[in-house]
Amino acid sequence: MTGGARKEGLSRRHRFAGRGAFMAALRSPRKIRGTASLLHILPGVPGASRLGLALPKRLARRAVDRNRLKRLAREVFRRHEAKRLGLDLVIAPRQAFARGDAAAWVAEVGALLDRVAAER
RNA sequence: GAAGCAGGCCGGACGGUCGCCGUAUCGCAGUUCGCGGUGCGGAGGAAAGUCGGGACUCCACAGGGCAGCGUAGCGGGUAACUCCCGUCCGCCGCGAGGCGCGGAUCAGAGGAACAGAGACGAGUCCGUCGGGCAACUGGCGGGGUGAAACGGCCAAUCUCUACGCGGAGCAACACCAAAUAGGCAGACGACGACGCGGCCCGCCGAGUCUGCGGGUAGGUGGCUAGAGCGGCGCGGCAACGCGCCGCCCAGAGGAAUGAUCGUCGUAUCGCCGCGAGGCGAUAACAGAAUCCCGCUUACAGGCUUGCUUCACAU
Repeated sequence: MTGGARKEGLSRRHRFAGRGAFMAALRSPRKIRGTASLLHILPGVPGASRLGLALPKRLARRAVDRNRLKRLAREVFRRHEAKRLGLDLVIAPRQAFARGDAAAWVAEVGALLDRVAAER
């Protein structure tokens, strides 16, 4: 981490490497409850937060839909200040989003990240 | 022109901005990890269901048989198949065409609704001729039932025949390898226990150090040049094969291929306009996971080839 990373970038270090760290974040006692999902928080590597999604097949049957939710969440995250807080974040939706209702999902993710940033 | 049959193909295009993955190269760091710039590449016809077949790994394995499972006109194609092609037969359609688990009753077992006197065992409901006192019995003929009535049917019931088939799967498999706990070997080892035990000596010993092997997290390989794609030629009715030339075409790994804007298109719907047209909204099924060949299923809309029937015209 010698050089400065691009401002809106989201490279590999913002993802989870391996199952271990991901499960640890899921078991973390710190969480924020949104309208339709839960955000697990665990202190991680300083300077670079990591974002993951716990999305069971039950909530999004088709692989296309799961990919879409993940990409939209990542898109919100890479432009958000929470990216630099050095936290391991895992979003776990609790209910299915209607097909094509991308706006509601984007708003949900944005609201959760805003609250994370505000707590600091 | 109308209705239809059988195929083939496409499945928005181009360009900015912000990002992601791989790779080559340059710079920073310079042992690596890494960061940044630039170039190039980056989902599908089904990537899907995981149904059939193979390649590839590991395990098992003398040979043969039995059992089990699969396939089933005939011939061909293929690495192989339950796939594909050709053809015969049967059924359906005026036709182009479509559909078909289409081997065998020589051996054995089993089965047949309803109707019918009687249904796989053999016999006798009716008529008639004969024998007999009669019960009964022998011959001949016929009606009716039904898919079928001493003569067959079903093998999509077992069976028989011929041929094929070991098991598990890339989370296979190979390698590197923290921390923690435990294992093995060696060394040291307290004024510790045991040997009559005070010294020497032997032995046990918590612990310390060193080495070794198994193995988890994690990492690397497998992992993308292939039964590959595109031309042309030759052989073949065809599936397909052979030869020559050209091309390199995703390799992620809690899993990249995204977001947004503009221009131009296509279809449908709504509104405006006499009209040419204009404005707005929506856009199918669906996302690689070791790789291939098939099959099946889903799909907005569009392009195209050959053929059939009917109608019209010449």
